Amino acid sequence: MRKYFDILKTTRLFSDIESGELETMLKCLGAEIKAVDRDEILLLAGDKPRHIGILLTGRLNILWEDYDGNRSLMAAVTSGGIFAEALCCAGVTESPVTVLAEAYSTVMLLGFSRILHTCPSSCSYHIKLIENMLSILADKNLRMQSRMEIVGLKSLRAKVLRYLKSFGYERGQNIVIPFNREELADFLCVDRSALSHELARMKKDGLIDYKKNNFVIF
Amino acid sequence: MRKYFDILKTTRLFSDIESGELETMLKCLGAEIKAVDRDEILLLAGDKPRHIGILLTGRLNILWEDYDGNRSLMAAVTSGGIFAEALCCAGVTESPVTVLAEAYSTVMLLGFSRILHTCPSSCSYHIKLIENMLSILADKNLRMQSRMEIVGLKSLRAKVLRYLKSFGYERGQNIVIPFNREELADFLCVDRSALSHELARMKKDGLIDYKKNNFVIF
DNA sequence: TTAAATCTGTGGTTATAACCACAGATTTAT
DNA sequence: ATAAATCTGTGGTTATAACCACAGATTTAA
Repeated sequence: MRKYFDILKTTRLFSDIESGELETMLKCLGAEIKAVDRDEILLLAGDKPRHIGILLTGRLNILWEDYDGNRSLMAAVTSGGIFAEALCCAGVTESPVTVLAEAYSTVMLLGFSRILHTCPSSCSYHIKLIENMLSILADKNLRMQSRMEIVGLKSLRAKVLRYLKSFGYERGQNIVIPFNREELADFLCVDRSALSHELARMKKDGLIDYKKNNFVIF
Repeated sequence: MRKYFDILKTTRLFSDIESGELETMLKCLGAEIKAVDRDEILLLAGDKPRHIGILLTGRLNILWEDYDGNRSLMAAVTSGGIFAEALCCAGVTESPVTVLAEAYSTVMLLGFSRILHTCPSSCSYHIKLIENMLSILADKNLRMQSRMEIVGLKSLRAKVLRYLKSFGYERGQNIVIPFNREELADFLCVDRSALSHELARMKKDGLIDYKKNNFVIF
């Protein structure tokens, strides 16, 4: 268990919790490590989510279960990532998503009720844990809100502009975006080549300049 | 204060908390009532959110502050609604939104730290309060996720279809949607008349039938 | 009950984004 | 260093959604 401490310390759920405390805490929480092979299912759509998971090594995919049975990729989880937390906190009884291992992975599973209800020995960091959980959910909320604000715009140009402005920089300042073209297109929910077309047009119109991931608004 | 109990009991933040407990609880939380006139500001974009608010009477607008200074309506809060909770829980120091009274309103303000940190007298329902808060945030998360899943689709037809299927009914079953055309268009982030056009086409193509808010998928 | 206001559907036009195919650029692997 | 793989831009076509204007339907108010 202790060999995963480095990863766990980078997890937002355990932020501001000292490594010394971590060990006792994990015992309190009844944390268990689970290893899964590629293509193994960690949570099946329709089942009740019973654990909040933290990915230690490997890679997971969150798949959206279509009402016709088709699955589509919703998100990917990488090392240090947390999953099923919203489902647990919302008390969902039938998961709308399937969590599938894309590669051999190790995860840490935490019972939700143990996180929420102070443990008998009432470790002092328990309140911090709950605070972190609130912070994770609230943060995701704000991020999605902001993305919806962008994706909801009617034109591709408006989406790009708003996205760039969301960095809050001054005009003329260099913006380094964390996406390549394909990823940006996915984020904006538009076609990749349509995005490239529009970017070229915006450059021609003197609205922006860019090269690779570096953008400038005029 | 007590005259607002009926509204407070309908609030998700206080669900499963008995009215008897409510009074002591509100005292613990240092709840204060505030009345504002139309067009008064409850939270200004750029300011640090200090309280979680519950709207008792009246109506509030959440306005998105554009990076160019323009404000656009993001959401409306109606009686019993909660606001600024995600901002507080995420520890945001500069609110990206302004909360404005659309009419004379009364709100209850709760200090965030008091919600999170168990009060000295550690009232037994405190844990329930935190649980409710987690549930509110997690629920909003899932709802937004699901909406993003719909809005992100490339064609209007796909959006409508997915939206209708999200009700999870069998084909042929009657679906009563909670929106009129304009609201549905807003939800799907499309033009109202374009939506009407597409609905007509889908009916012609034998995919769906509808009349007012009643829809059927074939 | 009539008038006013709101909602919904529809025709028509135009702008725009999706889609396809491909080539040059860039990165990664060997 | 070369080949392979991936990423990005671009031309061209087509489907589609935005947009405008308006009329009939429906709801609300007086």
